[in-house]
Parts: sequence; structure tokens; C-alpha cells
Amino acid sequence: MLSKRTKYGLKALTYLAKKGKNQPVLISEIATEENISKKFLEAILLQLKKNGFLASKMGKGGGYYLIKDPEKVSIASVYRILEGPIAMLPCVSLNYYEKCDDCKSEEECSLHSIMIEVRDNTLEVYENKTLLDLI
Amino acid sequence: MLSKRTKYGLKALTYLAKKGKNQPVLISEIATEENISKKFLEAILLQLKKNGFLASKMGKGGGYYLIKDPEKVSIASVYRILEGPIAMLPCVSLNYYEKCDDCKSEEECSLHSIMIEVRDNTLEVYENKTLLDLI
DNA sequence: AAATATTCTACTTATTCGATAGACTTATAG
DNA sequence: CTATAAGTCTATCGAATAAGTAGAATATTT
Repeated sequence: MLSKRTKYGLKALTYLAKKGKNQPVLISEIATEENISKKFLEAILLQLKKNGFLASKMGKGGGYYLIKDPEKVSIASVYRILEGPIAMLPCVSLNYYEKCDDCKSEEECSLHSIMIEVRDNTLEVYENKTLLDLI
Repeated sequence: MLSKRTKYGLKALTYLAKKGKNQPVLISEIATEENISKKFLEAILLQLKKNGFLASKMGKGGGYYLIKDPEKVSIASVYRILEGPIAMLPCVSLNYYEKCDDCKSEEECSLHSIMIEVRDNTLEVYENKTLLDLI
């Protein structure tokens, strides 16, 4: 299940993508339009900014704006920042790989190959969809 | 990310499938072999029993055993019991449908159709894999 | 200086997870 | 019948996280 954080993040990015580049938008505007708690959205937008998706302008006339082209922002990239690994198991994660502590080995683990398939099927969608698809 | 509960549940079911039908296996045996906390496994197995996957025998010579053919037990069915909805959003869930409280409508929600794709791609794997594939 | 709007820090509540403890009940063997 | 085995049931715990919120500090423009 997608967290509120990720969902709101994607909605906010989409809203900003619709607004056009270098067009600061108030947090409060997005929050109101998209039914999101302003303070929670604030934290999400800051996280997105720190990870290179957005820039912001403080003070009068300020706000957040997109700094990447919508078609260059895959859902997968946003997902990883806001949600974490796309893979169902740490041992099948491409970006956050970790060994499982309860399995003897990945070769012997029957779940492993299935979860690779799930990961790839999920990635198939997320890597190929961008903000442009959300506008 | 798959919960320990679901992962352990699948591992235990696989272990029992390997053991053969109507062959009671001690919780402690599975726990030891699969590196699972015995008491936690106990709760998981009971849940699986209550949902029709297993049966148990109490007392001497007792234990749990599979009551369905391995090829009849899809990963999806186990997943739903132990993990919950496969879908990323409540509004795209086939089994646990609920309206989202922050979206105006499903038609207007750009995320909706993408999450349907993700759901379907994920289901593709889970519905088509069974315990037989895990043995 | 005042107004605006982000940034920062901290807190709250609720829930769930994963694990664990202990008692109770059921079934079998001797 | 007793002892043992093994599931069933009930409850608790600590940690982590999610989602939300409060308040203060900082930066920018007019």
C-alpha cells in the first residue's frame, strides 16, 4: 500500500508540473487544491527539494517549483525517495540491496526468484511512467 | 516491502508442501529449519489454519499439515490473508476496495490508472505462482 | 520595518510489527 | 488415570513509523 507521503508527493509534483517551470507555487495552494495537510506537505516538499526534484524561493512571491522536465521525472525515482525500495525483499532490491537474515542463501530461497519477477513487473510500470503521464 | 509475517508464512507453507499432505509437522521444526521465531510462527500458522490453508493435530504426534494441493495455493491468496491488499491504493483494490478520501474522483486522479497497471503487473506474478513453484 | 513564505525543530497520537511470556486446552501413549 | 506433547489462547512489550501538528527561526521582497 502506497503511503500518504508518496501519494501526496506525486500529487504535488504533478500539480507543479501543470503549473509550468520556474513558477513558484505556495505550499498552501497545493495543500488546498489537493486536500493535503499543509504542514505535512511542507515536509514532503522539502524532502523532494533536498533530493533534487524541486527548488524553492523564500519570501514574498515565493514558493516551490519543478526544476526538472516532467518527462524526465520517473515515478520510480520519486517512489524511492519518498517510499523506499520498490522491491518486496531487501535481497532483490537493486538500489537498497541487503542480505536477508533468515534465509540460508539466495540460491536456496524459493521466494527470491518470484520476488525478482514482482520487482521487475512493478519497475516496468514505474520506470516507464513520468510526471508527464500524470498531468 | 514484504512483511516478515508474509515471508514466514510462505516459507512455512512451502516447508509443509515439501513434507507431503496430511503429515503433521511440529511448529518448532519449521521454526528451527526456517529461522523463524517459534511463537511468532505459531501465530502465523494459526492464522493460515483459520483461513483454510492448514489443519492441525493437537497432542502427541501432532503438528500442522497442508490441506490443499500446493498447485492450488496461489501466492496471491496467501498474500491477501497475511499482508492485506495487493493494490497500492485502496481505490484500485479488487478485494478491499475503498474510496480515497483525498481525491476528488477516480476519473480525475492521474495516479489511479497507473496504480491499476502496477496492481495488474503484480497480480500477474502472484496469481500465477503457487506453492508448487516454491518447492 | 513589515509582510510573506520557506526552513527548521520538536512533539503528539495511533498503529503496527515482530517478538515474547504464560496459561489453558486437547489428544495420545503407557 | 497420569504424564507428556503440542496446539490454542490471551496478553504484554519495545521499537519504529506514519500522519499530523505546533511553534520558532530564517530568508526575501516591498
